[in-house]
Amino acid sequence: MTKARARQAPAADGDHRTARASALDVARAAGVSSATVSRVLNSPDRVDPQTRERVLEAVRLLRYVPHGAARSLRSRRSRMIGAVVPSFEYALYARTTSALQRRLNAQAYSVVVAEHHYDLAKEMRVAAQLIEHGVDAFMFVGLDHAPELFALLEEHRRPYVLTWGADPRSAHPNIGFDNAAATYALARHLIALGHRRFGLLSAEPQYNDRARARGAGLRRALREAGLTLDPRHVRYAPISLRAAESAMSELLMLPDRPTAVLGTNDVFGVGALLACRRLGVRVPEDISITGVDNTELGETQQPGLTSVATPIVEIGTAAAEHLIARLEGRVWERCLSLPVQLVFRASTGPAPKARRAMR
Amino acid sequence: MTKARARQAPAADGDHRTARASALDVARAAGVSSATVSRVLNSPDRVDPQTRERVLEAVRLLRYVPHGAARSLRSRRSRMIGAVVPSFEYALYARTTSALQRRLNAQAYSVVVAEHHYDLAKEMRVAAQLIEHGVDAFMFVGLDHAPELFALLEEHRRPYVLTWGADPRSAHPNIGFDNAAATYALARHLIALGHRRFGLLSAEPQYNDRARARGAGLRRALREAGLTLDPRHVRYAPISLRAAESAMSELLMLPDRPTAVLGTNDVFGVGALLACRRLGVRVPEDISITGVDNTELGETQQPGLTSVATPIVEIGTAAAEHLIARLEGRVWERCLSLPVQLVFRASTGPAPKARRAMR
DNA sequence: CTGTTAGCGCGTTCAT
DNA sequence: ATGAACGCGCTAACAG
Repeated sequence: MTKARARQAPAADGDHRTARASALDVARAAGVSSATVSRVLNSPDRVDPQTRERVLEAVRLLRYVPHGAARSLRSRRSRMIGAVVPSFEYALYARTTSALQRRLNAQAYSVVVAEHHYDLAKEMRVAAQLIEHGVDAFMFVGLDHAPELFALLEEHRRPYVLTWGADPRSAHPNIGFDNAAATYALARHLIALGHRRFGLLSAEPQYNDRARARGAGLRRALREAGLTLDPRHVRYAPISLRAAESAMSELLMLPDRPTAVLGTNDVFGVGALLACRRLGVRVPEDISITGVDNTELGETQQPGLTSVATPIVEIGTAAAEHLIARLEGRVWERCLSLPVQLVFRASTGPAPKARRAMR
Repeated sequence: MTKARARQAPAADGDHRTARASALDVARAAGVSSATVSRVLNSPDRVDPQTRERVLEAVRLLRYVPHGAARSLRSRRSRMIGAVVPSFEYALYARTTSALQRRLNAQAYSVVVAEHHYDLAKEMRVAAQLIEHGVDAFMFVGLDHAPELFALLEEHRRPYVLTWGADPRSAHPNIGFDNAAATYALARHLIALGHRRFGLLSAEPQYNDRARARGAGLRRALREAGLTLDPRHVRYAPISLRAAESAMSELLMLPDRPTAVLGTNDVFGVGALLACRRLGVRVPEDISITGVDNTELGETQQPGLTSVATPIVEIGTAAAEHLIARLEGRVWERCLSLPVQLVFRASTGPAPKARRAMR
């Protein structure tokens, strides 16, 4: 670790209080009023082409950059959007945010991000902070949030869209997919393969409605097939490979261990694969394993992880379009449910016919 | 895909121009002037404890949230930091940004993100956009950037720190690690294992100084050992598993293919593993493969990918601390070089003694 | 089509 | 310790 040339900063470095060109400077250079400069930049059609050119020339010359804060203060719009996500680990929400941002950047919006690490109180705090920073609208992940959060958004009249879940009956605009249907379909497939004893590796459901819905999908499929989910076969853990592997190890050590284990996302699925690998349990001969999200992490395992492809990127793009439409006063949809698709790989197979250690 | 209840928005939804409580409202409620409200929030010590309490009570009552734009306009500080990264795919820079954000949030800073997708011209544009949005300071990824970018930052007096590279001789503050040393160490290890014919799978080096430095590290190790890197054994590709796998397939089909292939990051390393898997080439018996960054993607492969652990999170935290120090006028370091660590796994082994298809 | 005027909501003088 | 007054840079409203 090298520390080179320590330097004493004489005064705060960040006060960029220099003679930066203002709209008035541009106006003077172009021989017009500052109002015309503003019009050239914000509604160019309402300005004579000739003067418009003169102004743009002055803008280039002075390398004028409008002062966003002043603009926001006056126009009551910041052109900033808040993206509040649980976490940037495992790239899922980062990729959604990336898509959101790409779409928004094209319209000169910027994206302010905040994580809450699955803490609804923290979510509330960061949302308040973003409101203070002036964001015009929000994207949140998940359908369930603190009532106080919605009150805050209402009070400050901030449009928002919930993502990664779709529910037409929700009181709040949402864009996503049917999380329960995803695991329901997986479970149906496994039941058809002869599996009767299921396990579930899930994120803590309390503050994670995606995990909750995905668990519910499994339970519904089982119920419909006259099966039940033994509580001892359910493990909740933080979203990490280590925790998932450890939880799966516990399941594998049970005398009547499941023959099929669903992870509520690919991290749990891959963690489960790792546990099997370490304990010498064959997949899919001895046990079938699935994930959700169809990430490259699961795809590249041996055996490849059967999963459900979720619309990670599409959610971000659609959320951006939803918010832009609202901010520009165009029509918008209250709910958009995007399709998912099962992706079968070698981590799933027929239930083992008989098991030695069964009892 | 379901579209529920289309709704015609009568007017732009986003104009939050409602009677939001202002400092003046709070002042009236507390029976003081707005100046006192400001003082209570910004320098509480300069206010009588009794009145301070009255004001804070009014703040709570009215759920007053200061107007960030007005504050920025007046104080010339937005408490927003721009994080400009190449991409949020593969979680690397997302995790660095996450660490940056976590550290900054604690001091009431928010993080505005932008991606440039390895396009320096785009980087320039998004930086300008962020300046317009008023960010106080920047984190960038990589040491090499357009001269115009630095000119822009200089002109607008925005502090910045370059990351993911460390160079005490750089003209710009930087925090990272020695990219060349990482691959140099890997190459030395492989040379010691008897490898003489090397391959390189790299990101496009033109706008990616990390890839360039990592390639240079390999070349230096080879040069010192009296070896050379055959240009036909070098493949540049976009950072994606597919592209990496395809590039590796080409290398494998060469009659004098390398016995050791370095990927400039784990995506290339894992892509190479996939190619070997598909073509039936045994790793490490027939060929050794390495990556950089020590991601879970590589760690969970079979065989596990030998890699170099890079300070992904530490870079973000250190960058946050660097920028805070500068913005607050404290001392700061021009360069911080963090340690890396080789992580040996089963994807590397001794060079094969003899090869059938050799010629 | 363009200029004039006013004020967005704060923080910061300078008084008292 | 507190208040009055001003202005940051911009755009909305109105006049011409």
